[in-house]
Amino acid sequence: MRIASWNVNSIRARLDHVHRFLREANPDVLCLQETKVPDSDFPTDTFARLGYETHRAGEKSYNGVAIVSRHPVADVRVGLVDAAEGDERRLIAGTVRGMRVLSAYIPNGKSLDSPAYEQKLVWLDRLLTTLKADGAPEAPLAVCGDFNVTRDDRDVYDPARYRDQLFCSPRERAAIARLEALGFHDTFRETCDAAGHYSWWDYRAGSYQRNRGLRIDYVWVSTAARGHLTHAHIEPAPRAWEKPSDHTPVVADLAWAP
DNA sequence: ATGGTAGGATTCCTA
Repeated sequence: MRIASWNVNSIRARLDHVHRFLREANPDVLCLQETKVPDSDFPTDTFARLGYETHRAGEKSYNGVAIVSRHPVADVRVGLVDAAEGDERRLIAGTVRGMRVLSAYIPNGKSLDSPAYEQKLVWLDRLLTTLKADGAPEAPLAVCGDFNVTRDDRDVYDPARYRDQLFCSPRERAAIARLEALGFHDTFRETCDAAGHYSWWDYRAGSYQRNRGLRIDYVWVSTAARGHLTHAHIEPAPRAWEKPSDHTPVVADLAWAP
């Protein structure tokens, strides 16, 4: 089963790119983030024509997540298990062929001295609570999305510049370490130790052309699913297509026969 | 050197 994840920075602006990626990479499941569209305006029918069913949790202007799947999706849940009034649309979960798949868009955090930074850390711990409720780590789970955190300095084009900065701060990385301690495995790092592989490049200052990027998008799998992993990679091509998202897709393949 | 660009909604917010 091929599982992919992509922050598309508006599904309406990126619809042709997403369809092209589905045709060329042929994932079984694609998790989307930053769809930036209310559910009533999500282009569900265009995915159906390509043989995919879609489950979305969106809102006007900001945020928004979706799961696009070739196979039936059961037990769809929108939001965190301890959902609160006013929560943004940042999480959707569904079960595909016995695998619980989550599409997550972790808050950016804005800056270390912002209330949004504290909210980011709280949101990450609420995500852990949600994963435990879904049976982690014994249950087969795949947690996909834009985490807005680098796991370590291999994921940063200029670690000195980013030291203790947003995306790289010790408290953010400690939250990621708690995810690992819960029994989640970074599928990309299961197959590649090298520095310099990124999933996001800022639109500004020619960052992509100069390969000034960060690896902040992940497919994590629980211990129950880890042994089924056969391959993982970052697919760089879509970042070079015309009018791209600032993120590129990340992909994991599992020999998964429920 | 602390800028720059993109998307979406509306003269600004988020990333």
